[in-house]
Amino acid sequence: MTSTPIAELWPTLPGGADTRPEAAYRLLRAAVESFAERGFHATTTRDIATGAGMSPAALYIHYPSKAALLAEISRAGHAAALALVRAAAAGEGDPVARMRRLVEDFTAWHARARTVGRVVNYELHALPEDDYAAVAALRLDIEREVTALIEAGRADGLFEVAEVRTAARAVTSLGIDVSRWYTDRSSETPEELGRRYGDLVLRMLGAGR
Amino acid sequence: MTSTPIAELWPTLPGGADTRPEAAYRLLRAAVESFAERGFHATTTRDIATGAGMSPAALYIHYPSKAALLAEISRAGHAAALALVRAAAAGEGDPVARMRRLVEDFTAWHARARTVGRVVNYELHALPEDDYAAVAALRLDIEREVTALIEAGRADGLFEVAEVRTAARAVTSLGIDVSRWYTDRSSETPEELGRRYGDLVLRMLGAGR
DNA sequence: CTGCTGACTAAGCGCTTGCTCAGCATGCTG
DNA sequence: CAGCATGCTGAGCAAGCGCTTAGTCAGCAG
Repeated sequence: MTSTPIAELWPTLPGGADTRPEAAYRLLRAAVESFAERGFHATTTRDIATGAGMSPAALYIHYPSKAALLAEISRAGHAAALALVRAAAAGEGDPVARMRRLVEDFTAWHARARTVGRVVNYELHALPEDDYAAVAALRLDIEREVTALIEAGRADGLFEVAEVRTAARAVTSLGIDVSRWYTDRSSETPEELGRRYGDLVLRMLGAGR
Repeated sequence: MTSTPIAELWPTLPGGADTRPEAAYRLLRAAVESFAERGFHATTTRDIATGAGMSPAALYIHYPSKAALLAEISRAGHAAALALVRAAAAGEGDPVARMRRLVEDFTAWHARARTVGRVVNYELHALPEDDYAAVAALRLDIEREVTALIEAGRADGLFEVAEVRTAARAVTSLGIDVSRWYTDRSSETPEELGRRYGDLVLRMLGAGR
């Protein structure tokens, strides 16, 4: 079993415009595994190429640089996380139900896609400036979604929080850190962990009972 | 103002046995800053030596390798964190009061010593095997202290938690992740953040009211 | 003065790195 | 069939890496 459902991150485009050769996906997959395990700088282009079953030179047919691979992984990973947060925040039910789903999905994603999650959250500093800016914007959007949902819940008298920004930080922080410590040997499935974290967060936000 | 109270981590030994020359401390300080900012592998021995105001060769008079510097930083950092957790867990008051202090101190430390915290928490994979084992033992001890304190609170009917291990993970996780996102520009002081996180965690653990 | 030590530097060695380039097989198109 | 694009390889380059070496120099004991 692959530890990362990486295929989810690069779906074939509906318009059929996704003509990228399969070899490019193999490179992405190999890069994610290497970056997650050893970090960007400790990973060599030879590692990635070998992992994708080709010679080092072939990498440069599909990507202009090692950093471009990191940038694509980082963009796609952040986009996926933001999409999932948006779907939960704009979903059905009151803010309590939506927050529960947000934490469940965000946490489970960081457990399931932990290799991608590690690259996305801990290799940011290696991104070229432009790519970093794009990714920072996505990160800000995620934080804003969470903040807005907490505020909505507070307005409805469902949450009781002293500092919304601090609470939002804590919520995203818990999810992100999952990608650091979660392993194959963890006793909880990503979904179980999501449910438990959902309970903990709702209590943290003072969602009564 | 230095962002890291690094001096706290390498106190002069009471027996006066600490005869290590001042240059060694300059190297440690420069290494912490570089490792925290760029990561272990992206940091060169020239970076560290220059930061300490000497030539690359001088580094090897005080440390046998670049990795030895990382190992010393990691050991000292983990020892400091464990000491702080132990002091809180064995302190005065009921489990609620002790947990509050634990979270306050653990969180504030990760904000104040965020550069050391980054090295300690995110550069583990670069440690030589032996050093990694030593540090992993310290990390386990920290987790055990937190778990034991939650269990004590539950036995006294003060906490209400479904899964102690998951709750303990969440508590340490929140603190650790602070070193990732906290910056000089953060609006909260480390102590304020500690107090707020203390409130959030106690609610998360169901410490009623 | 001599002889020695500890802290340091200039220079550079051997190796690995990210990346390039000439060339080759394959398959599509006219 | 030729002509050409695509996807790839083997060989290798320039730069930069961790670390070593040979040697300098201040300080101090005798």
